Amino acid sequence: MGNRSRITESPPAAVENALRQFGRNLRTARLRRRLRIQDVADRIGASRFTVANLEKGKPGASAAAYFGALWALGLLNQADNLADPDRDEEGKVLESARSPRRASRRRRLDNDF
Amino acid sequence: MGNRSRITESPPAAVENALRQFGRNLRTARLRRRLRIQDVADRIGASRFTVANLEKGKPGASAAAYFGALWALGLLNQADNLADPDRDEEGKVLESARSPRRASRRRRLDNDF
DNA sequence: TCAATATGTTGAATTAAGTCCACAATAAGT
DNA sequence: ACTTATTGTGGACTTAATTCAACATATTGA
Repeated sequence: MGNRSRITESPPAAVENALRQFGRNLRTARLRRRLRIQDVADRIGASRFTVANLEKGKPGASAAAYFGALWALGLLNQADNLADPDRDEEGKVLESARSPRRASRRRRLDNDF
Repeated sequence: MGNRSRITESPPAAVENALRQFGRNLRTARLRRRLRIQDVADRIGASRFTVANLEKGKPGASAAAYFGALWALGLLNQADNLADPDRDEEGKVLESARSPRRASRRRRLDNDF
């Protein structure tokens, strides 16, 4: 991409670790299925270099590539409840009665943190 | 990126839907927390345009951006078991005894699909 | 209703993600 | 051990992801 954002260039450790673990898991799943990097690449229409980067947890790789790898391995369903509102207990609590379409910042006296 | 891969340019419907749902969930979680797009952008060090794209489920956005948004909302833990080998029941079955470090294709007679 | 703020949209500029190549290193099967 | 296939690495090239600016639209709170 163009101007690389900070989140992509040097992600917080937590994000970096999550991506590395994700990549390792993709590799484990692929090997269990006896697929080559090239096989996954063919299935998602990418080069073997890109898939290799996914397995390394490269932060800058596209989300579609990661999800595509999951899909190629028959594991895409695992992405279904990412940030699922039903499972966001903290969010449910924070949400007061109405659900606004925008995040207002007008009332600074009572509702702030 | 340079040569855009097929998975990013025109992902399979399943991947596209998963990303769109992911984006919608991010937005719901953000609004529940009364954060502006700009707030999330600041936390992850990206522009508001990028975060807006995440909420649209843009396939080409970096994985780090998506995970960063999760992180900014305190939801990164939900990414922990993506492709988790322990939960990959099908993979466990497919894995025969040893776990190889490479995917061999030599034996085409008995083990193929 | 009205003012203030959040978000959407378009277009232009920048730069790194993705591809490809060629070769090296490593692991698998016989 | 030996052969063969898979994977790793580094560099060069292409182009799209990201940023930014300026304005339009929509929503909120009062």
